[in-house]
Amino acid sequence: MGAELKSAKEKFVESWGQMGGAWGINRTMARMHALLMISDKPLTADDIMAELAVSRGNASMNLRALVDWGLVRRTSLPRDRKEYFASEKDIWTICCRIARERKKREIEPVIGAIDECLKEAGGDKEAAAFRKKLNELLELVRLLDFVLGKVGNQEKAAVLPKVLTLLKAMA
Amino acid sequence: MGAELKSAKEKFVESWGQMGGAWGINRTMARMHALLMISDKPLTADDIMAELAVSRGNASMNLRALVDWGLVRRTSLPRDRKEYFASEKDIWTICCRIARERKKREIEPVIGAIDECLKEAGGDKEAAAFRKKLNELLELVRLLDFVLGKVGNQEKAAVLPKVLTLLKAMA
DNA sequence: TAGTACTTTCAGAAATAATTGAAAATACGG
DNA sequence: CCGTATTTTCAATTATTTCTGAAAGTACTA
Repeated sequence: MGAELKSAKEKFVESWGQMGGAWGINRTMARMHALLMISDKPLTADDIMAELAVSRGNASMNLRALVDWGLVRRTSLPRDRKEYFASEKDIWTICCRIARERKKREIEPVIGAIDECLKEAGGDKEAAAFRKKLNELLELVRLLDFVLGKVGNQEKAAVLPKVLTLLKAMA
Repeated sequence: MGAELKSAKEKFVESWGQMGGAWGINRTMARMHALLMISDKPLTADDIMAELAVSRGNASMNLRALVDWGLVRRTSLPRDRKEYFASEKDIWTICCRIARERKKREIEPVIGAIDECLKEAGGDKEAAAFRKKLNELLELVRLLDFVLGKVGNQEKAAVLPKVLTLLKAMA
């Protein structure tokens, strides 16, 4: 591979890791995802360890997390005992998976927590302002939940331009 | 304040902090934001230090960050030398500010980084697949940028139901 | 089913992020 | 301006997260 291309790929992997960090995702996990996304063939744990300079344990755990998120698949080659890992290739599908997981892991628990707070706050007049604020927040969080639910259930790449059109109409 | 209400408020503050953490935001900053959101009057740094059990330095730095994000305003009372802090109260405005800042801080840099990678990758046939993938990602990140831009520029609470309607139409 | 190639696990180590607290800076009222 | 109340800064500390590496676990194959 040309030196320029190699360097560009490395830069991309690092940037993707950086971004992951800003959104609360393990930086190494994001780098692994980036590496697999731009790889034209499945990689083994050893390939990834070499490329990103991480330990076997780290590679194993983060690859498992990527599989749990539905972003990476395990595959195997005939006459080869090793496991290979391949990223989901379709960008829109990646987007759906991330939406689905974040909804489940981070939005739904918040809805539950606000509900509990509402219950605990009771019906006193004293709590009225607090209840009002919680209900407003709940409305917003439910909107986000709804949006992520929509996105997460789509499977076809064709939906992307549709969303774009709708949003443009939003003015 | 009733013990139940107090406990409900504390629970809410902790939950909001938890959620912040999951999205890459300092937990204490998120807790301060929650506390100010549900407070019916502005609070001083001392109030916040007492309520959340944090040091003066920590309070000062995180309050400044909240002001930078446009989520909290400094105010002052006549015949009182102390500074008071008040959260923006309108939920939709809060949402806009967050969208605007995250776009600026986290989406725009990624667009820049991908552009740079594209430039560095060069036009070789060898780099074709990589360029294709980067362009797909760029398209997606730009969509997100566009959405956050739209949301971030709205100022009226009336927009919320409008978005909801559009999204419901999305099927 | 024994040997080997590979993977997972997890306690401890290392790296990173958050927090403290006290000194320095600031700004207010007299 | 002076003295003081208040806020900010930042080096040092503490807490948290991430990572390592070797032992334990799995599963292929001969």
